[in-house]
Amino acid sequence: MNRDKPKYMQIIEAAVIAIAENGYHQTQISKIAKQAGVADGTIYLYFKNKEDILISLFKEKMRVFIENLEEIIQTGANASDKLSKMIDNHFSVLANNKHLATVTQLELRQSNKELRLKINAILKEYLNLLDNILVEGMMNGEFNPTMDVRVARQMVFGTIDETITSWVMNDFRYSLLDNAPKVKHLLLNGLKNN
Amino acid sequence: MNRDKPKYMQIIEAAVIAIAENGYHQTQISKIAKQAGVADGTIYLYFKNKEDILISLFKEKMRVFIENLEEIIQTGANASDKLSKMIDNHFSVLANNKHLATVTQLELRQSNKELRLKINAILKEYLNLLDNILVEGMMNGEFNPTMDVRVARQMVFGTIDETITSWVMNDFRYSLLDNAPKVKHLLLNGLKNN
Amino acid sequence: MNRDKPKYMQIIEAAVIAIAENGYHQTQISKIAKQAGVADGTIYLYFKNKEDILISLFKEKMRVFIENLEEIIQTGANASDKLSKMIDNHFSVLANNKHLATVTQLELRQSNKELRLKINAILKEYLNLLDNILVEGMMNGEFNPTMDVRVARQMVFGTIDETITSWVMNDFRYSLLDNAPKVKHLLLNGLKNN
Amino acid sequence: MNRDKPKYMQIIEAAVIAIAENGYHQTQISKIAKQAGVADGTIYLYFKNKEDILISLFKEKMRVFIENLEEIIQTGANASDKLSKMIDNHFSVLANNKHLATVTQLELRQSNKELRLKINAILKEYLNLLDNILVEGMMNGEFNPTMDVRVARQMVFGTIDETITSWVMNDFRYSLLDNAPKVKHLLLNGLKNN
DNA sequence: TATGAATGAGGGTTCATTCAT
DNA sequence: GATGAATGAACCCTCATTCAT
Repeated sequence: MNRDKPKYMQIIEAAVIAIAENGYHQTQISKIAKQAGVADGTIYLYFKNKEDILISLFKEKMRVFIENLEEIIQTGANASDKLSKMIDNHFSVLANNKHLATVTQLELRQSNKELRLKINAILKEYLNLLDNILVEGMMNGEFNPTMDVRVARQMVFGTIDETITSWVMNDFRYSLLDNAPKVKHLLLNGLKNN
Repeated sequence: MNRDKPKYMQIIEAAVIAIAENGYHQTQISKIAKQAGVADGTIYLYFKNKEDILISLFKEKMRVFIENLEEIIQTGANASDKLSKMIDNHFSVLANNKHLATVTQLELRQSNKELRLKINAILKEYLNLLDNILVEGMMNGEFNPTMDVRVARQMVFGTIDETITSWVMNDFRYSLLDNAPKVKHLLLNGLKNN
Repeated sequence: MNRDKPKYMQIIEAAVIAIAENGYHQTQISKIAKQAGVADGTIYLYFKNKEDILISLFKEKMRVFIENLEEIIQTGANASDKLSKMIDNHFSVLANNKHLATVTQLELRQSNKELRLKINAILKEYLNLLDNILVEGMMNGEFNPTMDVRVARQMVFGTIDETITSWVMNDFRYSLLDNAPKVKHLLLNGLKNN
Repeated sequence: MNRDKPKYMQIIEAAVIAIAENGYHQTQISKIAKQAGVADGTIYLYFKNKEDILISLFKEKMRVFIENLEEIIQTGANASDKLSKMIDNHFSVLANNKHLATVTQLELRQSNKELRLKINAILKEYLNLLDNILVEGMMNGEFNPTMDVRVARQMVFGTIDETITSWVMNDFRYSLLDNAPKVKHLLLNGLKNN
């Protein structure tokens, strides 16, 4: 399998850097190849085409988010705690990798609808875990049991996403992590069972 | 002034349709011209370049959102009522113009950071009005007076945005307006002063 | 006749200035029109097309050279004197109109062969007068009676042309007129009957 | 280095032919590519842009003139002999390559001032060698020791240039080489020390 | 596997010219 | 005659992808 070979991740890491620094459309295959220290043609031994690099990159990075979230779900005390830890994790992974933040929040979206659908499919697994947390909270009385799970998920994810995108658009000028408690407080307030 | 001439809006409407149907990067100037019923060169009598069409389009459309919101602010009973009506308006304008929804939620984002900044600058006026509503609610006891306005704004706008984008990505398969009450309920719950 | 109407010369003078300042290919019809204070379309009431402006411009300006030279031929003492006065005239007209010098020496040549042929046809009349001077000198013993008139004419005109072009290319940094005596001395020495 | 690769000269030779046959502005990159038997994009592996082809072409071709002239300077008997051989060489190289003559005398001049300056810079080396010959002749008594070298050079080069341009404009209808003795005779007569 | 020279399709933009007023 | 808004043909260059080595 390609992803077990060293050059696969080498190219993906190069793509994250190159795309974050130059923007998706300004990042030619030759730039990624140069950054990765391989020839242009070598890229095509590991990826079908340029779009495939983006998809694979997102898949690999989402894997971290998902693995972390799975562990959070196993160790969290309750739904509120799990949601809180999920937000902490989401923020801290990106706060620690600004290149990746730039790519996921800005560059990845510069793609046509077809590519967006593929990205959404990958995101699905992550959002399903979020749904599980929400349902758990609805069933055990932490969250409003009558709320629409899809809308609740969209609020949670939309808020996280907008918060991070603003931080990226503002050139990381303030601490993302400082916003985590405020975000959690507002969201949990919105979800809670009155 | 350009925007008073009939062809200015004619080209913008054509651009909305062409971009919604083909995607921004797949929409050649010639496609917009054809859709507008003018020659390619005519586009350049009204717009500096392709990017300027996108910017102008967004500016003209945001004008509607802003004007509506200004009226809502003048006529709303209180902050909660104003926020509720703002969401209704935002949803209904886009529910009634799916082409525009596609452009604002998907195609407009397929632009480099520089263009995104210009778009954000235009959006600013709308978000400032939202901030005014939030502050009003914080001062009169409707909303949590200790919350961070920026984060609250990001929750409100992020939720609205994510909700609409999902609807577009799902090919308008369900009613966007049916989600409005759920969205409002969750958001107002999150903001309210306990 | 067009050339008797005031706007005809007005456009030609505007063209000389605009072309000298911007270069032939950078001089759009609209620039000439603006410089002339007329509408773009008005240009086409007086000239067939852009090329025709260039041709007409050259024709009108050559008329001055030719009229002056005709008078010189009538008043000059002998062939050497006439040649000397021709050079003086040629240099002084352009020394007094640097815009025109730029146009004739640089911009006018940025044209295809077809246009060059038309320009040459206009130049012909001037060169014929030069030939007359040369022949007169050959017949009365001033100039080498065995020389080839065409080659002699090419030496005289080529030297004048190269001298002026160098002056233009050097941004008029030195006095063109100071070179006239040197040019005359060398040329007359070359032509003279030993 | 680019110029050591076979395709570099292959493209230059193709450019000479294509430009001579169609004119500079009528010669699209695709025409040169076709003539050279390469793809359009390949041109850009060897040349920065269209203008760079013209510059490089002139540089490569001037190299021949300069190398020949350097040998002439080393082997010529005296200044008059060297000048005579220089003219022979200049005429014969172009007489044997009419495409090149068309390009240097007509097409190369269809360029803006900036390009002309670059061309002049390349020509400089050749004209410097000419200056050396003239100075040698002035110092050893062959040429008028009081003449202005710049003006003398302009006479020599201007005469050569005009002679060849006329030959090209007349569609090579007569023998260029037949004119060489006449040109030499006139020029040497003009330069000589009386 | 790895290379990198070669390919060639594709499009935003300019501007000379026209023509309805 | 005069206008200037509208036209639409034309082209340089980029860059994702291929393939012979």
